[in-house]
Amino acid sequence: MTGSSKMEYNFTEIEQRWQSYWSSRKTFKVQIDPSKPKFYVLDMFPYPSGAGLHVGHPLGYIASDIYARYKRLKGYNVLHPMGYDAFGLPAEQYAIQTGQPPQKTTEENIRRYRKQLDKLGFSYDWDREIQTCDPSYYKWTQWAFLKMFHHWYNKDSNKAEPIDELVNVFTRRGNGSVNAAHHCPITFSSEQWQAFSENEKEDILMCYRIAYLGETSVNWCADLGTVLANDEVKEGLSIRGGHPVEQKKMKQWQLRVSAYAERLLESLDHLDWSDSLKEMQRNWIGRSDGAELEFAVNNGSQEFTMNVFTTRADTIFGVTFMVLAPESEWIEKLTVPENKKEVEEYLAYVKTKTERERMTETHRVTGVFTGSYATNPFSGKEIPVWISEYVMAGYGTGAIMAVPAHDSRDYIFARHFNLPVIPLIEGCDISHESFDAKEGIMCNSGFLNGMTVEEAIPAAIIEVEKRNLGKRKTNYRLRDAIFSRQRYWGEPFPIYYEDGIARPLPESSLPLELPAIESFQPSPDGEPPLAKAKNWTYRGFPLETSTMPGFAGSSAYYLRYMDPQNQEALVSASANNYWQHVDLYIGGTEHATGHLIYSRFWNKFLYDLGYVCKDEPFRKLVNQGMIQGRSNFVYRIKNTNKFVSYNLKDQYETTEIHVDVNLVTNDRLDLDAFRKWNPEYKNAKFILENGEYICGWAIEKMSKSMFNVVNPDTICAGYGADTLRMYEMFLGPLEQSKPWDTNGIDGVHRFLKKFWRLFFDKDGELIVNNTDPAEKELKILHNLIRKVEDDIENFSFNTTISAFMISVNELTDLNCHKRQILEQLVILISPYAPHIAEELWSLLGNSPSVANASFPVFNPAYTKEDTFEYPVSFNGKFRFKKQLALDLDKGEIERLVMEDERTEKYSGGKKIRKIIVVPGKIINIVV
RNA sequence: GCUCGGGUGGUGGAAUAGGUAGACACGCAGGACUUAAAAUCCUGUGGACAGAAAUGUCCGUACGGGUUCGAUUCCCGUUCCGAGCACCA
Repeated sequence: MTGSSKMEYNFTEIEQRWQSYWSSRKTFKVQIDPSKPKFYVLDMFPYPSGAGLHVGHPLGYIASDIYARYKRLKGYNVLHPMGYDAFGLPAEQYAIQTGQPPQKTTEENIRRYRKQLDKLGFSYDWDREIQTCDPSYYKWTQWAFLKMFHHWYNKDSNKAEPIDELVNVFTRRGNGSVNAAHHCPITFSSEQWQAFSENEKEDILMCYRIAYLGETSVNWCADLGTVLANDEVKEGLSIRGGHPVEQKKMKQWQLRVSAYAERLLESLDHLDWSDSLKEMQRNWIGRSDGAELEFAVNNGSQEFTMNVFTTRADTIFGVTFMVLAPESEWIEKLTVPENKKEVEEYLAYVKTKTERERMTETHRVTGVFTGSYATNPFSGKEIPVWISEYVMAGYGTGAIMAVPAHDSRDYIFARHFNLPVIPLIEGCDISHESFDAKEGIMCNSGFLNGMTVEEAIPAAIIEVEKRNLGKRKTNYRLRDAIFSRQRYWGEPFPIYYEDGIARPLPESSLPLELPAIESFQPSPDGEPPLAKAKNWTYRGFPLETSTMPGFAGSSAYYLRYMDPQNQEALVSASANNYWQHVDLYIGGTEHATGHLIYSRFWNKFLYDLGYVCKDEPFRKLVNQGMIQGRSNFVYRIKNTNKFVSYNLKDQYETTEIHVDVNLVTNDRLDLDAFRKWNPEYKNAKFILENGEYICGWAIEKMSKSMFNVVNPDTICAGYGADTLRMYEMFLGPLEQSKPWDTNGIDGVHRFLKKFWRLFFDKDGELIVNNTDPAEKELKILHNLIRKVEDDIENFSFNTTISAFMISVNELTDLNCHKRQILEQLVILISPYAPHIAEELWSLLGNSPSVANASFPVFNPAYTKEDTFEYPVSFNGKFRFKKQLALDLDKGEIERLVMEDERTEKYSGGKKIRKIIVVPGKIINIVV
């Protein structure tokens, strides 16, 4: 193929030229500039996997790049950086399988990612690139960890405070008056504190630190040889790799995220995030308001108090038994000798079940009686204490008061073990199931009788507090984050052990660099690979051998971009004060309960310490949808090497086989390519329809095994990055998941060629002239300006592309080649298709880059309508799409064409004097 | 089970403080240019009925109701699909 005209749209050449122009001139390098308003547009940085990018990955990057370029045109100083979340399990798993050090594969993957990203024409300031595995970056991850180690959470001031100050308080007053987020089991006085040994003091302080080492039930994944955070586990399987996960008690580093639960919840209201994402976070934080109640227990030989949490204090008269989680520490005390054997058998049985089984077999009723009885503090009745796996150790106190009449789980349990059920709401039917709804009038409930449930809940709590039986309590589902991983490829902890006491490294010794090791194999007993590293010591003391989890490096990276080369601080105060926070954050929903919780926590912690000026990191957040794959199928006739076309397949008995989508165009199979694809099909025969082989198709996840992966490089080579960018936006609403379908891309590509032709004549000569534009042309332009502006602000990029198409068609029809119009058009399109825009911008004689141009100013005067053909509605209400004011007394009504019969019907023959019409509004007409 | 989204042509999707449903694009069909192909351009394209035709009539936004002069849009119920949470007391 040779170009017949000398100036046809040669996207390959144009794109390469401008990409190297941008990178050599550093067009998108950004610096603090107090004379301009700032805007910070951030993408969730990628994990550089070995598979490279497919067309789904850049969707969000394209959207954010459009927005960033738009904001630059609007006069903002735009920070738009990119980097890599480079620590993580896959590189290490790969290292275990192949012996290749993760440093090496990660570096290779990053290079490959960069090459792919560069082809798409993003306006990143690459001088700010960060990699989480780079010691100069993870120095600050370790630094933040040390800060958390050195702080505790004061619930009175509601912020993190230095642990040294806490030590002073302990020395003066003990811990009785300290209102802290902690898990310290004991209360001590000033004297006791001073009498404690050094080790005892350290153990106690550990219970207050925000980063602390503590025994806890963790998600242990034996196949990965590491513990995992709650958000890394789904349905009892690890998210990475799908390996089974079990609950195990282990001593682990943890972050006291739970201390921030209320603040994390409360400030959600002020964020410009989607409702669904906020809702997900609210569920994850899981606030529930209720009361913690005390039940006296008597097992015949000793008295004992049991606490339970309930949101239904109103149902206390209906408590007919208590249930403990199998992991509960109270079991030992409460089990009477006669029941000991049975209880032990039951606990052994529970242990044999995996977490997964416990979750899937939720309807199986199991349990055992401890032999002890508690006293219902209100009814005074003796009630048995049971153990059952349906009660979870990790929530509340690990024990419940059972109200079988009004809780379905308690009901099932009670019916199964023949325990009494007392209804508490007038007229409720509990013969077959419990009555869980919080409505109705209380009965059988002493002083609560006659109240509605709504009234009874607070009334009961007040009474409980008055009688000193418990107190009002708010519980959160959010747990502290388990922060150690028994793996190699992560940030080392700046911690060493002196006589078994965890000691922090001084800040001056950071970064503590990850040592090179020979074997990456984790041991099944939880011994991390770093245990085998040579000289992994600090001043002769052993260093911590776990490493930090994946979310550590991503928790503050947005701050580092503000000041990426700073050797003295994570971010300088001046850089932080200028850039403040991320104004627009784009990424997938998969991080809703992981990264987005942790970085909000991390940011609030740094805010408490005064290192950052905003207490929330991401003001507006947009979730782009997932791009799914569109698989193609061929149909092989059973036991043959013969393939039948889609519409004829029902006449045969066939097997459906995935075929590489790259061998298929518009669902037509390239037969020769297919034969070459796999030796098995070398001699394949085909039954065609109309001379073609039509493939079937289906929407599936984009993956190698489905042969439906489309590489952006292929699209860039065939159509150019501008076409790819516009097509990805044209595919549908940004936030919606949708399948990739290469079939439609021609339309967008055709549009760009048509756009190009507005500037050139048949011989390829530039035909842009300086004639003044006509009113019609200005109207097209200004309608488009408004549309582009509105759409970008509302992230409705798909409809903008349509608007461009319409406008270009109209201008083509008008044979408009006027500079005044076309130059503005080039600016408008530059966020979407930056390469072609740069090319045309410079061909029009402008310099140096369209990125430095100003966004066109919309002038409503040009878009005024002069005739109106909208119907009049009932009650004399009008709805118009244009803004105008008409004085009907002056006869302007004649310009209103009222041809709709409804007009006559509802204007009631009255004379209309005046209407004022505002776009999109319905206004009453004065008659 | 609970919570939140969402069902519009052959396909992706437009249009919602209620006002001409199907913009734009793909696909398909026909045509122009061409020796031919590619590229480009033009016309048609929700369904049914009537008409030689221009055109007209009726039905259509998952299903059934409701409010309204008017509903894809608001309300109630049903159903299907998707996402998240899931013994959270």
